[in-house]
Amino acid sequence: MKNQNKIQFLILGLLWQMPMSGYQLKKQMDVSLANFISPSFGNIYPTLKTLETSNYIEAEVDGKGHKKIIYQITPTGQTYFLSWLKSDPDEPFLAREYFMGFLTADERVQLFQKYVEKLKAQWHHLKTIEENYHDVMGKYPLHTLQYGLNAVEAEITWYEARIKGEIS
Amino acid sequence: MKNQNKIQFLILGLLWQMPMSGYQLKKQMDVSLANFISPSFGNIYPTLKTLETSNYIEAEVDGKGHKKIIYQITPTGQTYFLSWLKSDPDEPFLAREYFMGFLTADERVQLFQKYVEKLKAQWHHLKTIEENYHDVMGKYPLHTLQYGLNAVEAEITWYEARIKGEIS
DNA sequence: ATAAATATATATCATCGTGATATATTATAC
DNA sequence: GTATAATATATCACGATGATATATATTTAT
Repeated sequence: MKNQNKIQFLILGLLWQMPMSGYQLKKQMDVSLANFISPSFGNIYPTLKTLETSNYIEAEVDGKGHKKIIYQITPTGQTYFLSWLKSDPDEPFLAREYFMGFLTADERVQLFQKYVEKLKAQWHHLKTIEENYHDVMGKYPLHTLQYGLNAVEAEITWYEARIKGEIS
Repeated sequence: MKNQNKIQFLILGLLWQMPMSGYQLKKQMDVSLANFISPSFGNIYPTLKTLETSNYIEAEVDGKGHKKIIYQITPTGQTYFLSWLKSDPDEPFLAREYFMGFLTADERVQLFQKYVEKLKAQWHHLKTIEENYHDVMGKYPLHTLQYGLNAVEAEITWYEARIKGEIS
């Protein structure tokens, strides 16, 4: 799984909730994933075509009003989407987060835990670099690293709270 | 200033500190900007060529050992780099952070303040979305937004502490 | 009422960034 | 002394971004 095309799963999940056009998809993403993932039309429209050829979605042209292509997810698309959602978390979790409602509490906790493990590994990686290079690095390069450590720590705290929230 | 090619400034700054090859540049970036910006050779080598044609850097082939092209920054390149470093912060600040030592304390404080302003604007943007859509959004889409708010808050706290650190 | 402005909608482009792969040389480890 | 790892450059396909073009529909202002 090299080039995964992240946006395709976002599209599939949103279409599962409600059939809509490419334009509506972008609006939805702008609201919910504002400033984190901001896919452009140059990303959305080609992906819609690819998903259609793969039979993960179906097009339906809306007659009334101006030309408007409403897409809806197929059962094959749903299977494909769920397999991604449950797969090992790697990239930023934000895109999956949005669709956690598709899973059971158990599946959510499992995913969160796996993700926290990844974050902790990343933290240790950065910490090791900091320890090894601390004395030879300048002040500001060091700040860069420490900023990174701080960000990862904040994310770990966040997801550990989420796990507790799911259990209690 | 549309497509700015972020990596070019990273390269210029690192070459200012010490002349080196494309391979060494990547190693430096992997250590200092680990997991945040991870430029590939497919990004570095073409950029080196572009920078050379623009006379921002100069190549010098190292005779001994296997073929190795050592690049060094030119005075024109230094001017270009500094103008970027002092310009209005927009994209993730991390790349600039690394080179803050090139500026005076005053210039740093000014940049940090401008960046905090940007972050606060972003925070308000997200907060407005949260308030407007709170009731119609599902639990997990809402979490996605709140995660974003949390991340921005953490960044604001970080840079406000940095401003205090520079003043005191 | 109608003209202007804004929102909806699709499409395409250049450019940048990423990850993978190919290829070759040099240093080191056993 | 050969196998392995590190150094070094180069190129590719693909994905993602931001800009721009084009057209229709709806809303707002005068």
